[in-house]
Amino acid sequence: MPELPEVETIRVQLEPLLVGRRLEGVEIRDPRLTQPLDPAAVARALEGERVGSLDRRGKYLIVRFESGRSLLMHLRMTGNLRVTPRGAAAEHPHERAVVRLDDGADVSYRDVRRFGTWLLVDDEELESYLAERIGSEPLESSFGRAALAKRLTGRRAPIKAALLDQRTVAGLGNIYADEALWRARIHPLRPARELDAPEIARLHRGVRDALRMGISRQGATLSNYATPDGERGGMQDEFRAYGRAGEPCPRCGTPIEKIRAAGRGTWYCPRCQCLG
DNA sequence: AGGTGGACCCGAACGC
DNA sequence: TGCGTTCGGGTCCACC
Repeated sequence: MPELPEVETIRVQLEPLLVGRRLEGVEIRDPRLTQPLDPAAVARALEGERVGSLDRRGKYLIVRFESGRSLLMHLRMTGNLRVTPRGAAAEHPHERAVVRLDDGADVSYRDVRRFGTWLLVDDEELESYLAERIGSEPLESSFGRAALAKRLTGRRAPIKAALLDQRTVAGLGNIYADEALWRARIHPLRPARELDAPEIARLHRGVRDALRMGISRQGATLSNYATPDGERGGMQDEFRAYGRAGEPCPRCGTPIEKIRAAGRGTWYCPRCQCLG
C-alpha cells in the first residue's frame, strides 16, 4: 500500500511530467474523492491551474500550483496514478478521475477501494492540515534520535502502534513499520516508553534504512501498486520480516512469526526481537 | 489524555 | 464447481 517510499517514487517520476504544465480539463467521477465537496466544483476549480512543483509530506502528495493553491492527494491503500497519451487510459475499470494536461498527456487516477482523497487548499490550510496530522519527515536531517525519543516518551502503546501513528513519524505504514522493527531488533509489542537510548538509536536507524531501501527499490508491489509509467516496485523481494511467516529470519534463521499488533498483521523474529 | 476498535471499501483468498 | 465468508490496510471517529 503506498507508504512513504511508494509515494516518493511516484513523486520523483511525476515531477518532470507535471511541473510547468497547465490543467486543461479535469473530470472527477467518484464523489468520495472530494467529499464533502462537490466533485464537479473541485474539478472546475482545478481547471486552468499551472503546476509549480510536486512535493511530498509523509504519504501525502502535494501538487503546488503557481496560484498558491495546492492539491493535497492521499492514495490511502489502493490509489495510484498513471500518465498516458490522451485518451489511452479511457474506460479503465477503477479510474476515479482524469486530468488532461496542456501537452496532450492524461494523468489517470485509479483506486479500487475508493479510500483516496483529493483536497484543494490554499497555503494556510495546507500547513495547518498537515501540522494536525503528521510529524517529522524521517529522512530529513532534522529528524534525529532525540526527535524520535521525544515522540515516544510517556507512551504506553506498543511501539508498532506508535510507529503507525503518523504524528510520531510521517510515512510509515504496516510494511515499513515491521521492516524497521526487524532492523532495530525490537519486539513490536514493547511499550514505546520503555525503549532505552540504544534501542531508540537502533530504531531511528532502522526506520531510515528501511525507508531508504524502499525508495531505492522503487517501492513494494504486492497487488496493485505501480509507478506512473506502470512499472512494479522491487522492495517486496527485500522484505526481512513482513509477510514471511515460517520463513527463516535472514539474521538468525529462526522462523518468522506472525501476530496481531495495533489491529494489524505483524511479522517479527521471536529470537532477534524478543520482548524482555 | 491517550489508546483501542469499528467503519469505510472491494478484490483476493479461503472454507465448505 | 460455486457459493458465502474472511481478510487487509490508512485514517477518522466513537468509545473507554
